[in-house]
Amino acid sequence: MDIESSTTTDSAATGLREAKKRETRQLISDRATELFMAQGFERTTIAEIADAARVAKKTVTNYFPRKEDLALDHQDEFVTGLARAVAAREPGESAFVALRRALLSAVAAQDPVAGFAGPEFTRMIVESPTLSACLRGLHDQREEALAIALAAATGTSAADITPRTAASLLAGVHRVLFHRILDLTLAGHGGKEIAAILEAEATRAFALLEPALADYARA
Amino acid sequence: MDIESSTTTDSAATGLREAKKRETRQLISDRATELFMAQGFERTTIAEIADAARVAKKTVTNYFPRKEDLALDHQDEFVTGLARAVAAREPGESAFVALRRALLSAVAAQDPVAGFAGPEFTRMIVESPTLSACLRGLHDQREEALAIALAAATGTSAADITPRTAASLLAGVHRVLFHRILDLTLAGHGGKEIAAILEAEATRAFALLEPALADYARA
DNA sequence: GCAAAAGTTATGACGGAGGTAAAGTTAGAA
DNA sequence: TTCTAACTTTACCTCCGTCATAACTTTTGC
Repeated sequence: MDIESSTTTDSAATGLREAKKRETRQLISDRATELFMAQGFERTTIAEIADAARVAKKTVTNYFPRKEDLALDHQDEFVTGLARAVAAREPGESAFVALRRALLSAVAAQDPVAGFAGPEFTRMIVESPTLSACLRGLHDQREEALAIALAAATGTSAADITPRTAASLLAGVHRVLFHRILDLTLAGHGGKEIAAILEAEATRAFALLEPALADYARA
Repeated sequence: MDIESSTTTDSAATGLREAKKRETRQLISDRATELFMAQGFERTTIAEIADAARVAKKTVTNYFPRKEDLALDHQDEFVTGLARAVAAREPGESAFVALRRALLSAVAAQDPVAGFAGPEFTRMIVESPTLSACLRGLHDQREEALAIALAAATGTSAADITPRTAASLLAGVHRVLFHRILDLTLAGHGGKEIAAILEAEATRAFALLEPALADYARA
C-alpha cells in the first residue's frame, strides 16, 4: 500500500489516463530506486531521476512531493502494522502476545516491513541522514497508532499515560529488533541466518518485557 | 554545554579572538531565538537572522552548520543524561530506580531538559517538522547512549539484545513523559501544575515497567 | 621589537530541493 | 468535431548548505 489513498481504489476509473498515470509513477519510482542503489540517496539529484525517466523535474516532485517518498514505500503498511496486530488479536490474547506472535511470524517470513530489505536497500537507508530521520518518524507514527489502538482496546482515553507507555514499550521492542535486522544485514549475513538469530533474540527481548505487560489489554 | 567541545575549555586561550567569537556566537543565537519565537522556525530564514545580527549569512552557518543548531541547545546534556544517571547510581540501586529518581527530580525542578521549556519554545518545536525530526534524533541518541551505559554496567556487549532492549524500555518511558510535558505545556498549563500531574503519571508509568526491570543492572 | 608565516574567520558565489504561475498537451464528454 | 478538465512541461523563485577566496589575528623566526 502506498502513501496515497488513491491506490486503494481498484483502478476502476476509465482506464487510459489512470493507466498512464500508474505507468509514469512506476517508471519514476523504478528509475529512482536504480539510481539510489547505484550511487546512494544523497548523491542522486531529482534532475537525474527526471532525466532517467524522460520526464520533467516537476513531474517527479508532483508524484513524490518529498525526495524521501521516492525511496520509502509501503509507509502505511508499516505505520499501521502494530495497531492492526492488536486489533486483530484472538479472544483471550493480550496485546503483548499478539505483538510477539506478529514479530516472530514476520521474522519467519523475512518480511521487508520487519526490516528484511536486502543489503543495498538497507545501506541506502543507513548511509543517508535524510532517510534515517524519515525512518525514525515512521517508527514514531507506528507507536502513536499503537497507542490509539491500545487505548481503544482497554477503553481508556488516548491521552492517558498507560496506553501511551505500553505502546512505547511494545513498539520499542519491535524497533530494537528492526534495527538488529538492519545491523545484521549490513554485517553481511543472509536472510535465513538473520531469521534464525532473530528468533532467539526476539524471544529474549520479549521475555524481558513479559513480566510488565503479559496480561495488558487481554481481549 | 554546547555542541562544540571547545566550549568545555575555560576560555583560557588568549582573550581577544576567543572573546569576540563568543560575543558573535551569542549575538547570533540571541537574535535567532527572538525571531524563531516571534514568527516560527520555518518562517525565519538564515538571511533574516544574519541581518538582525549584522553579520554575513555565511557567518551564521559557520557557527551553526545546520539551522536546527540555532534552536536546540544543550544537546549533549540531553543525550548523555540517562547514561550519566545510570553511571552515577548508588550502590545497590538498579538502573530502573536510578532513572525513575532522575525523572522525578527533574520534574520537581521543572528541568528544561525534561521538557519544561516554556510555551513559546515548545510551540516552536512542535510546529516545525524540522525541529521535531531533530528532537526524535536526540531521543534516539539518548537511548543509544543509555544502551552503552547499561551494557557497561551489566558487563555485556553493547551489541547484545538485552541492554539494547532495556535501554529502549527505560528511554521510552522518559520519552513518553517528555512529550506529555510538551502536550500539557501546549494546553496552557503552568509549570507547577504540570509538575504535579507528571509526578502522579510518572509514578504510574514506571510502575507499569517495574515488574520487568526492577532489578536489572543493580549496582 | 619587527616581519613573515600559519591558522582562523568572514565573505561572496554556487548547486540542489521544493514551491508557484502560466502555457502547452492530451484524455474524455457533449 | 469541439469543449472542458487534467496532467505535463517550462520558467522562475526562495532558501538551505557547501566551496573556494580574501582579511585578520596570533605566533614564530630573526
